[in-house]
Amino acid sequence: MKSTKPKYNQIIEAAVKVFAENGYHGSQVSKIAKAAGVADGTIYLYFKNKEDILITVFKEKMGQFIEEIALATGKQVSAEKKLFTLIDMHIKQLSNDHDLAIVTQLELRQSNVTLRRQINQVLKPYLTMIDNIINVGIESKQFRKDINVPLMRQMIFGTLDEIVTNWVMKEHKYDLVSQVPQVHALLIHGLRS
Amino acid sequence: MKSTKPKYNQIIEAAVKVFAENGYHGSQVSKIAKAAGVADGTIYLYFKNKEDILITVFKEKMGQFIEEIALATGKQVSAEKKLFTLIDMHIKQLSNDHDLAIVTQLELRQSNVTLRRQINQVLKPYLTMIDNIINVGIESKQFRKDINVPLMRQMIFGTLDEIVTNWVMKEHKYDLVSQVPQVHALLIHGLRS
Amino acid sequence: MKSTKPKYNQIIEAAVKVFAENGYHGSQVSKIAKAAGVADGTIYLYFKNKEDILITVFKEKMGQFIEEIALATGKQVSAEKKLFTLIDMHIKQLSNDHDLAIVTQLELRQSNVTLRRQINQVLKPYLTMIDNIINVGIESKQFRKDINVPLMRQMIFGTLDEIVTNWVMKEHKYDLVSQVPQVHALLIHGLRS
Amino acid sequence: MKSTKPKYNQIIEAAVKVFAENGYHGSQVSKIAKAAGVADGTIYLYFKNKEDILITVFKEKMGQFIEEIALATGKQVSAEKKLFTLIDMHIKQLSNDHDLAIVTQLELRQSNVTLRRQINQVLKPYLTMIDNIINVGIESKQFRKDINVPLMRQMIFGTLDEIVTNWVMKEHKYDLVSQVPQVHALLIHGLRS
DNA sequence: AATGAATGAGGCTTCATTCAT
DNA sequence: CATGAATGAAGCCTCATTCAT
Repeated sequence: MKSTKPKYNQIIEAAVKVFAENGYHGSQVSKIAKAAGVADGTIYLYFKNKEDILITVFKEKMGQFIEEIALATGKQVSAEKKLFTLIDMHIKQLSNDHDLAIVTQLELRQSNVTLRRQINQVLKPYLTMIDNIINVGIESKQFRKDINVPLMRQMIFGTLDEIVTNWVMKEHKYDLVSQVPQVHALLIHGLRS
Repeated sequence: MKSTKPKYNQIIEAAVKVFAENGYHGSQVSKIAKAAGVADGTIYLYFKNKEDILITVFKEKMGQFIEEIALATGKQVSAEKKLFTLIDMHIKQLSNDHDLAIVTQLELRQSNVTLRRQINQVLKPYLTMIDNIINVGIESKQFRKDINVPLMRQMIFGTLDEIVTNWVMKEHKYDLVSQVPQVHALLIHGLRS
Repeated sequence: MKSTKPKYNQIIEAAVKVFAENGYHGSQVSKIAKAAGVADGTIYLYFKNKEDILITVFKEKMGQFIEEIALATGKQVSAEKKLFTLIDMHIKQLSNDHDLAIVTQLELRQSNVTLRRQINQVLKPYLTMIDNIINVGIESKQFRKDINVPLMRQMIFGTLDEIVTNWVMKEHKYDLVSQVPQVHALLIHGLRS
Repeated sequence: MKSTKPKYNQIIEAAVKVFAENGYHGSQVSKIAKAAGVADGTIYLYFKNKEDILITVFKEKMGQFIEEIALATGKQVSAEKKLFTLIDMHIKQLSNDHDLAIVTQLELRQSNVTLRRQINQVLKPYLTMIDNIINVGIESKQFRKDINVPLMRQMIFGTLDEIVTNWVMKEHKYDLVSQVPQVHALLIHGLRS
């Protein structure tokens, strides 16, 4: 059996690279086609339009991203450790794939509201995962019982997102992974001395 | 009151509105000109190009935004109260100006990296302000002394940013201001029960 | 019954239908292939190109159309009756096959001059048949002897063509066949009271 | 006062020429622009899209065409003379403007049904004019009283249309105007000797 | 004979920017 | 200062046709 849908995968991989290097609006379809080694028209055998490429790239890549984190956090029992694992994996995965990080943190936002809504759909399982961890923590009394879960989730996700975006904007010049324990500590203990 | 450069201000105000309603890429220069009641060409007497409109809008509006927060936090002595005031003002100001919130949280991101760097320049004083509050807290021993300041700042800003973005994406359907105390509590105490 | 070249006939029949429903420019080769239940490439085993499908469809269908009329008029002796039969058959055949009527009256004209010349070739025997009827009428003194035959033929054909086109444009909303005697009368007697 | 809308008229004139030479589908917008001596984009300051050029050309030119005929037939009193004038003017005007004739008889038909409906709207006043002439003839008893007016109109228009189309297809190789009296005679007296 | 995935040329249209008035 | 008509580069997408299997 041949590797399934070879052109499809070629296009996906090329798109991540091209989007990362040029941004969404700077990534002409012809440029993606060239990078994928296919004809322009071939793109449209697999994707409805240019926007569809971006959203599909995101779905495929983000699906794996979330899957990995779900798997790893599932192995932990305590909410604190689950949270640590989530932070760790979130940062490690994006640290290891600069192109993907650029796409998720920068290029993906260069899109209209409609597209952003679709992106939010893809992110939903991830956000639900965070909610679940918080709830586990509350039930096990590791976390305060009066926590507003959506707010807390926004804090966790917003913090991770901002940290990775900063790192991408600084062109990956420093090491992110070593900051994981501190991020975890801040989220757990807060600022108060 | 400045009546100087009336057209300039007309354009700025029109641009905020048009960007908020149509997004950056949906805001043709001619649309902004029409909304401002000037000719297309007039725009170019005041702005270098379309990008320049966006960055200028952001500078003007964000300048005021930051100024207000600086003023208010300056009146507080304790770091905790300064932080509370910052959160409060950040959320209140964007709550009160939906158009501005849409521009800062959504449309501004629909831009290339170069533009985003300029935006970061504008944001810098704000981020420094947050850093200063954290440092005051550390010095006064209200905050833990082993805190990584940039990280903490990313957490605070990232949290606020995510919270406001969520609210904008949900089309301002719920009240943000009432959540200020909880946000403050989370940042101060963290998750730990 | 021919079972030879079954695919060929499938394609012809599918093409009439697809052309009638979508027009020439709205009938992609792939759409015809799908309607015919064959692969896109198969079309090119039987037809040189897309234009060739149209002209072939027309030749096949128009051939039958003309053949039927030739047969029926041949059975009549007097020029007037021949003419009546021709009008009758022309209108009846197109009345009975809406798809064909749409193709001949509308879609076929959506083509370039080269194609139209080929169409004229196919029509030639029909026009000659009209000429012959007129000549018979002149010789038998049923028709005026000073008639300009080509002109008269253009009048007869133009009248029929316009009548059918009008009926197609009105989406076949009224009955054509009942008008046959009046059309015949007009052509025979003219306007003069 | 400058000649009004000079570019608009340049485009209209260029379009007639280009359509006549290349057909609708062979007339790229860029080709029309070049022929008009304007930039491609300028076309879109005056026309919604390519189809709009065709329909506008037709409206402008056909409007004049009909106006001229209306004026001339209005000067005649008897129905027969009105009809003669209509035939005469119809054929003379198209005889004198080969490009226009090509556009009306050939290129205009290379369009979809929607467009053709618009064309019919433009033609409507002309068809009404023919109806009126027939009715005048019936009332004055010059024409038979049992005539089906729409049918007669289709005969008149269909005949003229076919005659002009044939002449265009034969590349204007013979003289049309001299046939006017014969056409008129045929329509008035019919075939019967 | 049949397939259908792949090709790639080609065209309509948009819109930021300019410049003569 | 202000205008707004004009520009023209640039890009997404379609679809007739091919060819390896």
